[in-house]
Amino acid sequence: MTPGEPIHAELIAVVVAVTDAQPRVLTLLDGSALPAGPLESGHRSLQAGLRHWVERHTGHRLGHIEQLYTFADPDRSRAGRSISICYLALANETRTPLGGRVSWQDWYRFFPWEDRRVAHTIIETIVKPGLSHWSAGNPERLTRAARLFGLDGEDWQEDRALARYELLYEAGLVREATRDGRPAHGEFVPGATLAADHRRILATAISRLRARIGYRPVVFELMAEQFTLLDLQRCIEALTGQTLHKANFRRLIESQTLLEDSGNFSSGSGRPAKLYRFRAEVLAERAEAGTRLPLARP
Amino acid sequence: MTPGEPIHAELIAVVVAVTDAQPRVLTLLDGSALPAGPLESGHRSLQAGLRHWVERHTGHRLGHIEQLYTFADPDRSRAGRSISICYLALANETRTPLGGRVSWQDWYRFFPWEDRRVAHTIIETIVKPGLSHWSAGNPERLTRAARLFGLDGEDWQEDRALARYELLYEAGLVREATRDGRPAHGEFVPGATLAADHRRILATAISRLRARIGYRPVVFELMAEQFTLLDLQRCIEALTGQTLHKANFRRLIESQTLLEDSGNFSSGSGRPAKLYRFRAEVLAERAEAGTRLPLARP
DNA sequence: GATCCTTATACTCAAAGTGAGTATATAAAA
DNA sequence: TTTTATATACTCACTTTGAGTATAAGGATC
Repeated sequence: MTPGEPIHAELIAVVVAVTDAQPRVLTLLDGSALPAGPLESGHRSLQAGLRHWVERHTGHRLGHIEQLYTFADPDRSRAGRSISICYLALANETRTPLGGRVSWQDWYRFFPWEDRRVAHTIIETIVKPGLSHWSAGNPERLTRAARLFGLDGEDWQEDRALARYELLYEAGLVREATRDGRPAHGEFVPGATLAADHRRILATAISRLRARIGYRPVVFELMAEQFTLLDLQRCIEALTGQTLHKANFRRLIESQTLLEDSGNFSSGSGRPAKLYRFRAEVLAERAEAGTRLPLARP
Repeated sequence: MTPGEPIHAELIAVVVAVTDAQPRVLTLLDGSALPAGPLESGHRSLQAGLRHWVERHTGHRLGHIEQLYTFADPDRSRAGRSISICYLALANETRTPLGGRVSWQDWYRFFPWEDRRVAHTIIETIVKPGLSHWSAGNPERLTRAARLFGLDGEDWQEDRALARYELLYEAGLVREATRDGRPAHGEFVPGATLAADHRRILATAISRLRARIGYRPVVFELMAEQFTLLDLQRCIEALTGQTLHKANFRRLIESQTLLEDSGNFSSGSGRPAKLYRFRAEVLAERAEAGTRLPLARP
């Protein structure tokens, strides 16, 4: 196998925490870029490299790390090609102040339309007209838009955040699209941008995390050691951007052997709630649930 | 951002097809390595690069392509670091002969224990004793082994193929583990090996594909244009390595609006069956099903 | 042509799971 | 003591799922 020409590799991290029922992402440069840095030699693995880099530059310890996606820049400079390897990491946001221009940002600042817990009219008043204009005379575009944004009675699938962002990009409705030379089809959809394609990477992370939540216990990385069922519900609501049915959520959680009673109770306004913690076994195994297929008896 | 030192990048492909109710993977060197090659300049994207490379070297056109994982070699040579970007691609196996030492291999040749459609005793007679030996005095290892291989009444989760392979590797029960310097804990588990870490990459592909099948219509890339419900069932059974309940499978498929009647019928040894095809809309959208969470009414 | 083998297709039934809602309990604050 | 806010328990109809049985329609065999 021939070696091919040398290229440069960069690691990009989406570090997520949930605090005060709000998902947050770690940023540099006052909220305008994700943490990123070159892959250096001396790292045992890519994960180790990423962990080291983020901890050194932000002073933050990372929990669970998972790879998101790798992509190559189409030769942006004559200095040679570069590829970016992107990661999702979960952290417990400690409230220690971060140095310099490092900060935690509410991720819905970049994707306001993804938060359906609060009533807003972005989709009705801005997304829909923009996409209609873009779809003019093209029914295939129209059904795609409707399906992704839950327009004509279609239901909203929270884990399709990436596809929604990509559609807006394609339609020239986000700022970075025109920056890259696409024609606009209406007013820009509200939402802060990020450097390079970092907003797209963040959308990838949101999609991945939201998809995982449904069938794998990932949230425990984001929770305090002890928490109430409502805390857990609020955390999942924050990530998925949807509100959940309290009684049914409770039943769902209790039917699995995910949590154990800590013996303690919460204090605050209202009746005290039991404090739970994740069972040690669950933390160890990171069980991946099986898929649902109609198996036959052997 | 500093550029970091230059490295070499390689693309590795797991190309999957299903023929005669058997999943197959495209190999080079008479079934001993996956197709791999250097990332070259002039490719618009990584996917385009892969597609081009595979088509040129194997003469096979690729269908759906999806990224699997990227990993870095821990500085294996002083010639500089190299990273491998792995892909899963689905193809329709045409029966055209392939040139040279290129061939399709039944993937269960490398993972015989993953095929549970046929009765075999590999797990009972070889895996279990080996893992027991490795787990001696370590109950945590024992429960992990039991859960992954469905030992003490635990149920088999077909999409955990990668975790199973990694466990066997850790326990030194596959050949490449001792090659990499791990102690063995019993007789090697049957199954052909592949060059470098290609067997591990194949396990990753199997896990990914099996996990997808449950909640996304991916199989159509692997089927002929028209097929019977039994054909479809056999294809999914081949991939998951499990047999399905016929009537319930049929109900599941029919309840979704996935297929359409082609008007034709199959001929063969029993009553002729309706021939279906995938609906054009499904092919276009590649719908991703939402996750199951107890949503609250707005 | 009657019979058998094979596969397709239709239906049934009970158990489990899910969406939605109501009722009661227990704390702190007014 | 009443209000307010939350926790927890329970109900009920409806849907989905696992498992199985019954009937239909071809080709092959006698």
